Amino acid sequence: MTVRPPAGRLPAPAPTLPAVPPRPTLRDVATAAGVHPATASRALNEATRSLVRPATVARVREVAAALGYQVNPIARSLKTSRSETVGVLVPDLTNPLFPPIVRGIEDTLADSGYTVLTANTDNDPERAASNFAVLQARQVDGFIIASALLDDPLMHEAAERGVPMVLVNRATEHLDVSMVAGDDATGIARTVDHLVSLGHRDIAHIAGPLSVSTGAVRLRAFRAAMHSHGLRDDRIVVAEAYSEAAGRDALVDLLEEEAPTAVVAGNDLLAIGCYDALEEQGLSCPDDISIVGFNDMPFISRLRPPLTSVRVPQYELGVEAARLLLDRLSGRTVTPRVVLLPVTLVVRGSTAPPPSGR
Amino acid sequence: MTVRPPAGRLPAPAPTLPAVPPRPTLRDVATAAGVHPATASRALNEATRSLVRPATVARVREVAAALGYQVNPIARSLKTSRSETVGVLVPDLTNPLFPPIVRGIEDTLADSGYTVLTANTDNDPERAASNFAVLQARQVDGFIIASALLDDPLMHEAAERGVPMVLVNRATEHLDVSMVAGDDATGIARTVDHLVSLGHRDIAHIAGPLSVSTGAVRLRAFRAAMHSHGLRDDRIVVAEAYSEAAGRDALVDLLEEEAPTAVVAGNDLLAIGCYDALEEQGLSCPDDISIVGFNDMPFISRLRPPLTSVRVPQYELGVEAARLLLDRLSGRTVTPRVVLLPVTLVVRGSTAPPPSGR
DNA sequence: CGGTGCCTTGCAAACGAGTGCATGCTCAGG
DNA sequence: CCTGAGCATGCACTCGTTTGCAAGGCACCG
Repeated sequence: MTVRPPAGRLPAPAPTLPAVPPRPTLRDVATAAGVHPATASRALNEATRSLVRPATVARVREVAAALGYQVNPIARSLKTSRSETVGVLVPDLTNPLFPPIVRGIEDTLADSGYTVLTANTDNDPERAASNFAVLQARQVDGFIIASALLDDPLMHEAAERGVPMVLVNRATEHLDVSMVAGDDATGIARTVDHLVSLGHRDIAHIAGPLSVSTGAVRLRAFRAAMHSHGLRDDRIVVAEAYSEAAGRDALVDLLEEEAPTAVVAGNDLLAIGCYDALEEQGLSCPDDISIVGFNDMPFISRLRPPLTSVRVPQYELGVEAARLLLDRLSGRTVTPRVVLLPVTLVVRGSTAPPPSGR
Repeated sequence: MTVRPPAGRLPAPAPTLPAVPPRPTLRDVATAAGVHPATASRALNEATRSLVRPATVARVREVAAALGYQVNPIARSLKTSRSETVGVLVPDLTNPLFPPIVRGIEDTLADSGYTVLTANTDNDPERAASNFAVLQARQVDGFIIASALLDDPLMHEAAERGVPMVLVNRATEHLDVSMVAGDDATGIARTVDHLVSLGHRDIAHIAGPLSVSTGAVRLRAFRAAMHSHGLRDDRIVVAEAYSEAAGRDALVDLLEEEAPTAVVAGNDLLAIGCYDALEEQGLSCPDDISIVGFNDMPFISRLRPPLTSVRVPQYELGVEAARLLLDRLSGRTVTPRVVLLPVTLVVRGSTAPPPSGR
């Protein structure tokens, strides 16, 4: 006659590796504390604790601690259909702009017990959609999106379906969701002011891709700023991407006509590309041409020459985005908010008065 | 008389937001296809598909596609106690060394349907332990750890409990788990060779923290290399951290005695700190002192002067670590493997022959 | 002294999917 | 024509929690 294992517990498979001691379950805690699992659940749960007699709460908690009990978030999620997890969509983690933002997000969400799932879109709408779907399948409670396009069907669709989300750094047109970014317009205005005060009058702009809000906003701000100084506002090249190569190409284009005395680059990567183009052509920054970047990426101050740039509080961007999402998830706030964080122009060695005679 | 909803389906709560259409469940698919949920499950599942008649499989799959069915990974995880999720522990995502590694990991794991949860330890064992616990509670199937210490009880404990894990970049002593890193020893040897061939004889080393394997390994390699050239191998300062500030302090210390003609820094951040110290003292690199870094971080070639450094294939490190973990998780490989990826010395402007007369 | 109501706890039904076992069917072989 | 093998499918239970409902106990009040 064979001995049958007690119903409900399968015999442990032959342990090939050092047996992982099975984690205690809520039932184990309940049994050990002499209560029903339901009671244990309530005692352990912050919100429902008041339903249980204090003495019982104490007993259950002690037992739980003694057994090293931890809730199984999977089981909980299945029941509550919330995962305490949020998805973060980033164009490319390898772009130095984003790690500080992501850390701001992670640090803030971690304090509220949330965990972050990140995915890279590489600026490809298809990859964005597929990653978005994967994260949704994983039941994330909400999204923080740093990869939005100006015209982004995916974002509209998600917003319409009521998916809790917050955009960071990049906005989408006609979309009524919360968003946090640096004050790009002011940053560009300060930049132009700075160059003009140095004596520059022939200033060009290398715009980021206009499919991205930062590209479009900074371009518009550039035009407005130049206009307000009574200067030509049409020396503009639109870069194909926020990359060094695109920045180089753009400046090469500009130099084919008459060279400007200063260039406002759409971001730091484009500015670095400008450095490359100048070096190729045997020109010097800032002696021949002044260059200004945007974002003040980590280590950008250590370039040759140190890049004048607009400092965007990247970490705080992440923190604020996370806060907005938490507000939304807790149901406190429903109405979308747009937060613009202040930026500051950091003047370094890449800007100087124009060559004499210009 | 009140109408009772059919058992098992609660009435939808009054929708305040645009109602999110409830995702179809396996049961919905089964009903629509006219089969039992169990059959639908088997039809949809790669491994069990062969149990179902091909015609039925086709019908179920069609219906599933039409309904836009996606498995609920939460429910599946609860049943299978695997989450298709892995935890990645990193010292600090903001350190430019790590984003490429993380991307390598994410890209590789994504191909196998895994999702990544990252956490930052800030080199704090306590934070490491707490994050490790959080990720374990989330039922991650395994870990990839870039934050291991040379003497790391947490790693030992986890390994003993049989937690599937792979170390990347940093190793732990006496630990029998898979690990992938750059070939540090060879990298340092090439560095010393290069400096010696330039004519340097008085070469110092700024070691990273000896609590981390890279610090210890590179130090040992430095000693060995110097010894093999018949040179003094005791001009060494150990930095407190892999940071710019620590690098600066270390070089200041060195300069208080007789200045070496070249410095091998434990990594690029320490090398950048050396630049700071030189600037403070009015010294020039490479004219007065040559500096070499390690890792070849992104953008490090654009410093002033461009830093000679040892290129470590960071992305591939991540890819390889992910592969090793996948092998382990699939049960194909059980025996730990140590993979050292080849590194190359990239010579740039920060190294030159020593000042004449030295 | 009985009734009423709260406070505390237990019961049981979910959440969505996977899986051992039983069952029913088809088909082949005797 | 009957039996047995084997394939296809269904049944029912389970994973670990949460939660609406019910029931028990106690105290208080009339």
